[in-house]
Amino acid sequence: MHTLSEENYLKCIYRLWQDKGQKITPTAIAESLGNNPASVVDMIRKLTEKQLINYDKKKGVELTAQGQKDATLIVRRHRLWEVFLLEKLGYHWDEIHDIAEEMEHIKDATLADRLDKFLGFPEYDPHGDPIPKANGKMAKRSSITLADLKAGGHCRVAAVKDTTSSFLQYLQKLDISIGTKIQLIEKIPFDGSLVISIDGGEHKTVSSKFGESVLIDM
Amino acid sequence: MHTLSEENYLKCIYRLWQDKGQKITPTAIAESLGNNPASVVDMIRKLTEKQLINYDKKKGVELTAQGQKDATLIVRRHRLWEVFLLEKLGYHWDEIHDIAEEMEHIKDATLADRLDKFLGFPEYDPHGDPIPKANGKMAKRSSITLADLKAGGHCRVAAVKDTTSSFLQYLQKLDISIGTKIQLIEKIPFDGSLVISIDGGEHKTVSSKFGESVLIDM
DNA sequence: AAATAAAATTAGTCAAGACTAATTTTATTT
DNA sequence: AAATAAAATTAGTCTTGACTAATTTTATTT
Ligand SMILES: [Mn+2]
Ligand SMILES: [Mn+2]
Ligand SMILES: [Mn+2]
Ligand SMILES: [Mn+2]
Repeated sequence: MHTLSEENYLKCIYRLWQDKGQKITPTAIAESLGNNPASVVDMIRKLTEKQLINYDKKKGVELTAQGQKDATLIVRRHRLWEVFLLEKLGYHWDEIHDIAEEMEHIKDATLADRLDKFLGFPEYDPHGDPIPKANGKMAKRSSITLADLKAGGHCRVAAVKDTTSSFLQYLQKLDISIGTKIQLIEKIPFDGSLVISIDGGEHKTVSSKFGESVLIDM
Repeated sequence: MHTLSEENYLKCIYRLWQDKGQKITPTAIAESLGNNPASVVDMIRKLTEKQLINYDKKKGVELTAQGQKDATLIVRRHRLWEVFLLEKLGYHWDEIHDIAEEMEHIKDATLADRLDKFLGFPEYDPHGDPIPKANGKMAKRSSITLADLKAGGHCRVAAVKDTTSSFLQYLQKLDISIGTKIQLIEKIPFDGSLVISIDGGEHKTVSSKFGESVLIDM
């Protein structure tokens, strides 16, 4: 099996691969994990040895079939524990990510499946991300963000791209959660700021960075 | 905070201290953890640095007030997770120990207390061991074993001293669980084997090692 | 095409936590 | 009291996963 670090790298690579269809470079991984690129190069070597990834200067890092499978199961565990922490233990959605970051590494053959059953086979985690099934299959997450919407357009918040508590607390303050309806009133050309109406309420302005962190359905 | 290894050592020392009132030596710790005595000496140094234990050649290893407190909270987490795994996820009592061994290290200020509440503030874990309260207080565990009983005596299984699955599965096969009533029919002088009657059933013979692993109330 | 900047890699270091082998200290026998 | 055995400790090594500093490779400007 994999070490805690290997699992965190795997999951990170998986996320970068899902997010953007872009080339995954050592620097991108380093940035995402807050590690030094030199350390990443070491781990790339190790994961390549283990046949979980392939690395090619041109193509960047790619997950092998096995790597994808393993990464998916880590994500499954992470999201299931998040549901547990929120629904059963009463945590708020801005507190659960870091705890799940530890719990996802608990190793037992049947744990995830039992937890899944106990939770009633949830489809989505509290941040709107789809939970992979035991067989690895999962619903596809929306890839359009609030920032992609045209002025005047209506949408529904599908998920959040950022799980830091600073972002989630800001959302809470704005009364936005998964499912909230938002209309994009206007895009400010100068800096991409967005004027929005939350659930038909008064106009409010948010940054482009904010808009890019909110995934939507139309 | 403490590392995973430090926590495992702390808990081990705590258990040795509870079990026997005896002197806790490096060799005893090494044996209990399956580590080399040399490694134990290293860790004794580190835990002493951190003021969690005191070590004196004469007195052996002793927990400081802080060490006791910290150890108790690890035990609390371990036992609460065991209850969760058995009651909520449907594991059997011989499967939960090793998983809880990992879960006890999840770090979050309010996790144990929320879990405790979610489980309905259980008093005992599935092996009959008392669960420390948030303030560190806990019921005292029985210290008499089946092997201490006099021939003819009656008792009730209070807890098990050994949590290996080989022992627990043996108990299950014998139809013994927490609360089961046992009568000690006879002690074989030759090797200390015990002839017992489980819940008034037919006579069965078990080893002295077995008897020493079953904690009883009278 | 050169110059410059950025990214990737190598080489060497460090801490944690384990180990083995050798040595010293303490306890037990004779 | 000496001899022997057991326990504790020291010294040195290894692996993992991080780091910094130096170097090489690749990309971007001028
Ligand atoms: Mn993690
Ligand atoms: Mn999530
Ligand atoms: Mn443990
Ligand atoms: Mn237990």
